[in-house]
Amino acid sequence: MTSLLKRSGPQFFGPLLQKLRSLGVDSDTELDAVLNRIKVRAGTRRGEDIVAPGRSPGHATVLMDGVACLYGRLHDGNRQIYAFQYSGDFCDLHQHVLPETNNEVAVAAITDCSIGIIEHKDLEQLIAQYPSLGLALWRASMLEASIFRKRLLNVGRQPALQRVAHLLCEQLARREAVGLNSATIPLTQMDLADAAGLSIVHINRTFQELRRLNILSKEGRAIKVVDRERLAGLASFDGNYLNMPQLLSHWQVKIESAPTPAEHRRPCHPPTSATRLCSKPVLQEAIGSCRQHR
Amino acid sequence: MTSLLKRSGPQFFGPLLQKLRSLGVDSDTELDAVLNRIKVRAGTRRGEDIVAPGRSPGHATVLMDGVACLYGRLHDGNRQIYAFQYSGDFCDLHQHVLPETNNEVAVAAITDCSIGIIEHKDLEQLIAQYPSLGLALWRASMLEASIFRKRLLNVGRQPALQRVAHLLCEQLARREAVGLNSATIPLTQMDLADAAGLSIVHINRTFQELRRLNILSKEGRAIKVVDRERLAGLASFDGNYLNMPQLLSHWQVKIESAPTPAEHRRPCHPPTSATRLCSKPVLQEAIGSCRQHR
DNA sequence: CGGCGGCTTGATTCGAGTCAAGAACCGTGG
DNA sequence: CCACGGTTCTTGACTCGAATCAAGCCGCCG
Repeated sequence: MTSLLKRSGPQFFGPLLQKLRSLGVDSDTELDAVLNRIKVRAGTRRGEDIVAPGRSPGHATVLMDGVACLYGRLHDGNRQIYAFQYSGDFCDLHQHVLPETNNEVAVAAITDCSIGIIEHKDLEQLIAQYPSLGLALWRASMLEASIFRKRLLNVGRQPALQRVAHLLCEQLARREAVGLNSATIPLTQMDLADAAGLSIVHINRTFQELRRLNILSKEGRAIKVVDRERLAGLASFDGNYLNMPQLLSHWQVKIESAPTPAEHRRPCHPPTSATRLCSKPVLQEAIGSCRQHR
Repeated sequence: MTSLLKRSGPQFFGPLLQKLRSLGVDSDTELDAVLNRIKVRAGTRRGEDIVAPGRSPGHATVLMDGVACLYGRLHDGNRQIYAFQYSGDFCDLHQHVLPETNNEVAVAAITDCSIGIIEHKDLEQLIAQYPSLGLALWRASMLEASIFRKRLLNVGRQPALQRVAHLLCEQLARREAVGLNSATIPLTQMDLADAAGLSIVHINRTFQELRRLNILSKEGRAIKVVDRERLAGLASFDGNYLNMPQLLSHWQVKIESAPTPAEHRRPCHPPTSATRLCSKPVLQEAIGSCRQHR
C-alpha cells in the first residue's frame, strides 16, 4: 500500500492531516498509518444524521468535508447544539472512549458532508502502536471540551447579542483554521438558535440588531459578517481556547470598553462596593480570600 | 517503596483508587505506581482557589477530599461553574493535555479540601509506561465533557425549576458514587446560581418552590433533599451520562408525564402539526429526513 | 405554479433579573 | 455565654429580556 500521504493530495485527506498535525502528530509514518485505515463512507446530506443517537456502530467517524453539529435533545424534542464541527474533526470520539455512556448525543449534517470512518479496533491498534496518536486524540477531545465550556459560559451568563456574536466569531475563527476564509457562515437562524439556547424569533431580532450595527451584511439571507473587528469586540472574543497556533493572531483579546487589564484579576484588588450579588464582582472573592487566610 | 495500596488504607487514597478502578485501571501494579507519584499538598479552605486561572504550574492536581468546582469568568467578573468535583477527581487534566489553551479556567474549593498533586513529567512517564492509564485519564476527561454537555442542554433549554432539579440530582448521584450518601448537599445558593446560570434571587425562589413541593427539606439552611424520586422525576434525570456502573440502577430514566417511549425517537414518526419553531418538534426533522432522502 | 422551508413582524405574556432591605445564622473573640 | 460582623438567605416591587403566538412574506425547487 503506497503512501496515501503522497498520493491523494489535500483534496480529501487534507483537512484531517492538518488537524492531526496541529494536534501534535508529526511523523509521516503515523499520519500515513492513520490515513490507511480510513474508509470513505457515503456522504450525508444536509439535515440528516451523520451519527445517530444511541449505541456506537463500532467505528469512529471523521468529517472530511462540510459542516456538522453535535447536538442533544431534551425529552420534549427541543434541541441543543453543543458544538459545530468542520473538516478534519472527529465526530464521535466520545463513543470510542466511553461507548456505553453517551447515547444522548448525535451529530447532524448542516451542509452536505463527506464522511470517513475508522473501525474502533483499528483505532485502538493505531493508538497502541503510536502513543502520540492517543495523546493527539485526547487533545482533540479536550479541545472540544473547552468549546463546551466556553459555550456554557456564554449561554449561562451573556445576553443574546453577545452570545450570538461570540458564536459567530467562533465559527469564523474555526473556519479560517481549516482554510474557509469566506465571511459567509452557512448556518440557518434555526441552527444558531439551537446553539445559542434562544428562540428563532429572538435570534432573528438579534440579527436585525447586528445588521443595524453594520456588523452583518444587510442584504441576502445568508449570514455574512462584514465587520469582524466589531463583532469580536462586541463578543469580547478571545480565540485562545480554540488552541489554534496558526493564523490566530488577530483573534486575540479585543475588549471594547471592558477593563480586564491582566488576564484574570488576582485576589486582593482594591476593594470597591462590596455588595453581595451572585459572585459577580470578583471583588467579593478577592476580599474574601484575603480575609479568610487566617 | 512498599505498596501504598496496602499501607495507607482508603482514608486518603480511597476515592482516587475507586475512581481509577472505575475508569478501567485494574492492575494493582499500575494503581500503586500512580499512588507512589502523588504528593500531598497543603489543603485548601472553602472559597480559595485550588487551581488558579492562568498557566499551569507543572503538575496535575487531584482532589483527595472535599468538594470543588471548575469555573470560568466573564470579563465583568460574572462566574459560571462548569462542573463540581468530588474526591478522586482530577482537577486540571485540561492543563496537562493542552497547557497553553485553558487559561480561563480555574478550580475553587467549595468546602475545605485535601489536595494531591502529581508532576506532569511523572504523569507522562506513567502514561508512557502504562498505556491503560492514559486511556483512563482520557475517559475521565470525556466524562467531564459529558457533564458539560448535559449542563449545556439544561442551561440552554430548561426552565429554572428543572434546571435546578437536574443539577441537584447530578450532585446526589455523584456524591453517592464516591460514598457520600447524605441527602444534604453542601452547596450555597450562590454556587447553585453560578452553576445553573441563574441569579441568586431566582435560585432562592426556585428553592421555595422545591420546598413547597416537599422535595427539599423545609427547615434549616442546608440543601437537603427529602424526596429523590420526585426530584429525579421533575428533572427527567437519567444518570447514564455519568458512566457510573455501580449503584446507579435507581437513577435511571424516571419520566413523570413526558412521553419518550424509546430513548430518542427515530425519524418518521406520525407527523403532527408541522409548524416551524426552533427545532423543537422532532417531527420537523423526522418528516424532513423522510422527505429529504431523494 | 404550488408548496415548503426559512425569514420577518407585531402583539402579548411571562420568566428571570435587578434593586433594595431586612432577617437568620455562624464563627469569633471578648 | 453573649455580642459583633459578616456572610447567606429572604422578600417585595418593579423592569426587562426573551418566549410564545400568529400571520405574512419571500425565494427556491420540483
